[in-house]
Amino acid sequence: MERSSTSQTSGDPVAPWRAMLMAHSRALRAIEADLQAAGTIPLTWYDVLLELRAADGELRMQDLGERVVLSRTRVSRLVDELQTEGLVERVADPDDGRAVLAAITTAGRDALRAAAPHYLSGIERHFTSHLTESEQRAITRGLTKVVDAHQALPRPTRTR
Amino acid sequence: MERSSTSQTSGDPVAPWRAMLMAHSRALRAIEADLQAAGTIPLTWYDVLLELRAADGELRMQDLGERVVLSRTRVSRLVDELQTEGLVERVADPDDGRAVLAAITTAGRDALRAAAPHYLSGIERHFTSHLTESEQRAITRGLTKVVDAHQALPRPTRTR
DNA sequence: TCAATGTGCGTGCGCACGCAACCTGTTAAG
DNA sequence: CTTAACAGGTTGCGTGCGCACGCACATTGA
Repeated sequence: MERSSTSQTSGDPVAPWRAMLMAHSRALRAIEADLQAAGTIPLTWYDVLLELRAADGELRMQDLGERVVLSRTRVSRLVDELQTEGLVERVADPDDGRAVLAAITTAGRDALRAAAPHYLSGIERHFTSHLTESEQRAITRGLTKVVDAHQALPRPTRTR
Repeated sequence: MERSSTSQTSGDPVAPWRAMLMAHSRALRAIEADLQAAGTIPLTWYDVLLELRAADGELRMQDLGERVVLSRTRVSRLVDELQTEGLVERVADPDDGRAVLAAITTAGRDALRAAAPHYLSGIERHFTSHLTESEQRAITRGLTKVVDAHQALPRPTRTR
């Protein structure tokens, strides 16, 4: 308890925010470092492959970007990389000539399977294990509400 | 509830992690957008000034970096920018000729004061307001534990 | 059939960030 | 006093990322 500037919990709307920023930064860095040390695919690749597999193996670029919380731009380049490695393919959408489907390949599924244990243990070790069951629930529920609220309000407009 | 891949809360150590990643991304973006629209100083500047003020007005570069969760490199450049704007000054540390103190100026304090309401309301509106009191407490407590754990363990070593 | 407008992706560019190398000043060894 | 190790800061460079823009296809209305 060396922190003097912030009081503690209630009353200060900044406290949970700061806590999240810090935890995000530290845990993410630690997990990524572990993964790199283990020689697995990078975290962004993992996320992309995971979402792809969860969605019957293919997804339009835009939808993919939304799920992995990355800009379409970034997704496009990520798919470039994954495609180079043969982990995904670009497939023309039969229903819409403009759209492109990113489709996970067999090699992609293999890579995902191989990486999964490292990711799970990393998240567990660097993040979840430090939380009680009820904290986990509160975090999941609360932060999900935050996310949902933002999906509904892309443009705030009113400052009040 | 269109999400089909992730079950819900307990049993899945990934759920709180994913929730945090999403909430972080969305809320941060929203807050930054608001601030930019309001014409205030950027978030990183705010954080730096805030920590400086909280620490009697001055801090060594390294310590500053640790508080704002940024590399020393980045802090050095941030202080460059702030110095250019006259919001901080670099002062030689009287106790150690190698060290440099970043010191907040009067203009810096003014800028901080001017920006504060925007930041507080942004955090409140885009983040904290979506959480119940108990969720706020759980998040602050839980994530603080995560942060503390990482400060203690820069090198995990053991995979188990 | 053929404009006019909308939608989905890809690319040029610039910003934020960290790592590794470097410079300077401090401390320890001889 | 000299030299070696070391700690604090800054700079060169590469990487990850998003925005603004343009192209290709789709959809609508005449």
